[in-house]
Amino acid sequence: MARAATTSDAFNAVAEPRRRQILLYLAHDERQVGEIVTAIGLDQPSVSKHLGVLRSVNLVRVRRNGRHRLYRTNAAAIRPLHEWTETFEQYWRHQLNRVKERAEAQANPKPLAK
Amino acid sequence: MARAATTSDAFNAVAEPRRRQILLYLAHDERQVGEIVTAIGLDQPSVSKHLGVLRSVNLVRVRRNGRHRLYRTNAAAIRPLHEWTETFEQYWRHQLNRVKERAEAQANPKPLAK
DNA sequence: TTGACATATTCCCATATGAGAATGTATTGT
DNA sequence: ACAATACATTCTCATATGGGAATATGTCAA
Repeated sequence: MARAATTSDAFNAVAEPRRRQILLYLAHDERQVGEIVTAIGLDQPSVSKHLGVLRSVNLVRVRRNGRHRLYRTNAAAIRPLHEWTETFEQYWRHQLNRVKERAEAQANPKPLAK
Repeated sequence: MARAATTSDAFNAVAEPRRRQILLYLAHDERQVGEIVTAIGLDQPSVSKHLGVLRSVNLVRVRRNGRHRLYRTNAAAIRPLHEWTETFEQYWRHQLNRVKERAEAQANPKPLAK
């Protein structure tokens, strides 16, 4: 089997840096494709293709307005990623505590028991 | 340009479901490769290759013990992903509030001003 | 030393990628 | 109807993928 399609889920879609950039750009309010093109600095077909990927996993919503298409990030679709990473939070906290404790022990050594 | 390498950053490494599975499995404590193989249900070379990818982006740490290698998730490396997703939290909250408000308005309509 | 065991690496292959270039498709104004 | 505008789609290509199979590397035990 080859690598999973970028369109297979949000994890794969978001692996591409330009798509993350686009999602940030479209998070606050909707923009038409031309605006994205100038903001991101890619050519129009590339942007359209990235938008296609994002659409296919519901990371963006589109609305037509005359000859424009207004895109906007669908933040809810990012939630599963947030939740997955969150399951590791307790572990990195743990790691940080251990580092901190070692630093404190170094600075202020506990006397050995007699 | 082709798709970015899976080894290029945590986002790409984590796009693969089996690697996410491995990271969860190794989050709590260290395990040798053989254990991962039986736990995940992939053959050994595949697991080793996934571990290689995870190693290359520092998502796991290895320790040698005799002829075993003990792997463990390096949770700190997941933090950037968590933080990226977190920037969208305010937006999905917003969306959810709007949905809730509409539902309440529907159930309990506000009387029109006279 | 010789196996046996644990893991890593290499080779093969079907498949998907992202960018660029070119072209297709709606929609609007005149 | 026509040209212009705004996007989307198609094509080509170099490149990387993940799994399977086979093989290499390293470490221990006898």
